Amino acid sequence: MPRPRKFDESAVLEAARDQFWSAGYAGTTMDAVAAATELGKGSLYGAFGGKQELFHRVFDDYCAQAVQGVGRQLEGPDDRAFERLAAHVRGIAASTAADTAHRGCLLAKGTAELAEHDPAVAARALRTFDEIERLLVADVEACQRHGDLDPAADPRRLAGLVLAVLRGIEALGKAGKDEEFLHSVAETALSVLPRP
Amino acid sequence: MPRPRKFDESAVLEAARDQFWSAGYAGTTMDAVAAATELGKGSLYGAFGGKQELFHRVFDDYCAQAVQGVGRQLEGPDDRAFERLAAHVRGIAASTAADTAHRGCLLAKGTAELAEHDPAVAARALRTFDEIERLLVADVEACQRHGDLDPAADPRRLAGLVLAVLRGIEALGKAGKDEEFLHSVAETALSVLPRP
DNA sequence: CTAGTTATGGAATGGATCGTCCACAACATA
DNA sequence: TATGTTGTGGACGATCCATTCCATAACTAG
Repeated sequence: MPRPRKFDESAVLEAARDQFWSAGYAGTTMDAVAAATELGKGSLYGAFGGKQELFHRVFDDYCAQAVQGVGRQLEGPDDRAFERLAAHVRGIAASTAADTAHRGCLLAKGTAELAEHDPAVAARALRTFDEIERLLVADVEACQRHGDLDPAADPRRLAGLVLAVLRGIEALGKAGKDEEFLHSVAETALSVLPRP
Repeated sequence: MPRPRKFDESAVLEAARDQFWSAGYAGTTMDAVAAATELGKGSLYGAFGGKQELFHRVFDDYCAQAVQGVGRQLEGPDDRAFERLAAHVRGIAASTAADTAHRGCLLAKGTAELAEHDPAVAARALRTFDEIERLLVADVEACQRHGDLDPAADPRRLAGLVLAVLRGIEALGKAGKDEEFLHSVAETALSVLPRP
């Protein structure tokens, strides 16, 4: 009965995400979002409810995709668990280095800007890191079962260290540290993990 | 001959810094800075030139102080170099955990918000990390000379790893990871560094 | 085909924001 | 003490922003 929407919701969310990603929350205007999405203000507000609500939606989707992406990279059989972990760490270094515009990661940027004052953002960021951590713990445990990492080590501690290194690579990449440095951090982190 | 200033410049910069720190660059209004510093707009603009210039000044001072602080913690005789390194890493974990308001670090926040579009901020952030890295390299070399770390390891690689872990602790702390986690990352990082 | 419902997009609104301006104040020198 | 130079602080203007409103368009169930 109702008139159907003319726009593709996920395309609109992607365009809005790019705006927030590039200019930050406070630096993004709804006019810019409307222009980028080619939607009128009425449609924008009618469909998404306002700037804050729209950001929460975008941020939530981004976090979900990030976790899903890590999951896809880390899940698999025990005998290739270390291979997957190494590929993931190297991949983060490579993609961070490839981001020559230093756009960084929306999760990091949004958390830095808003976690202090927006409990919803803070909670989503924390949950995201917890989920990634859990995936890392599972992979480390698989490495231990297969004999690629010291079974005496606490898998949660090793996973925590890896998570911190990953976030550190992200932060330093955004500041402009070069590819060689980022790859060196990745390799060093992998090489210091305790072997059996 | 001229009328002298009534305000204390460093106190004004500190108040301005707190505003930027809490609300970010785009989220901070010059009215708020004027109120926080108890200066009129005329004095504010007359003395510091504008929002962007003021931020650059604040950011620059913050970076200089950060490097100076790390330098004070890490410089000293070789026989206590590892002790100082451990104290520094643990101290970052402790102060991050103690920041229950999740205000984080202005260097990280400013870089996340502005590095992409403000070359001055990007350059200052990069220089700051480079300087901290150099201090870490010097300390690691001292550890190696004194026999606390494997002399066969590349000190720049170990220092890079430590720097990434430090920035990772910062990023994860801002997202709300708890004290136990942050301390566990710090301890694990220290324990995996290669001994002679 | 028609009526009812929602989408659309741009104008309107009320408030905030950056930076300027200016009349006045305060100090140091001569 | 008189004078010149700079600091002070608040009002002001032009612009910008988030959000609302509304006349019109588009679609579908009956």
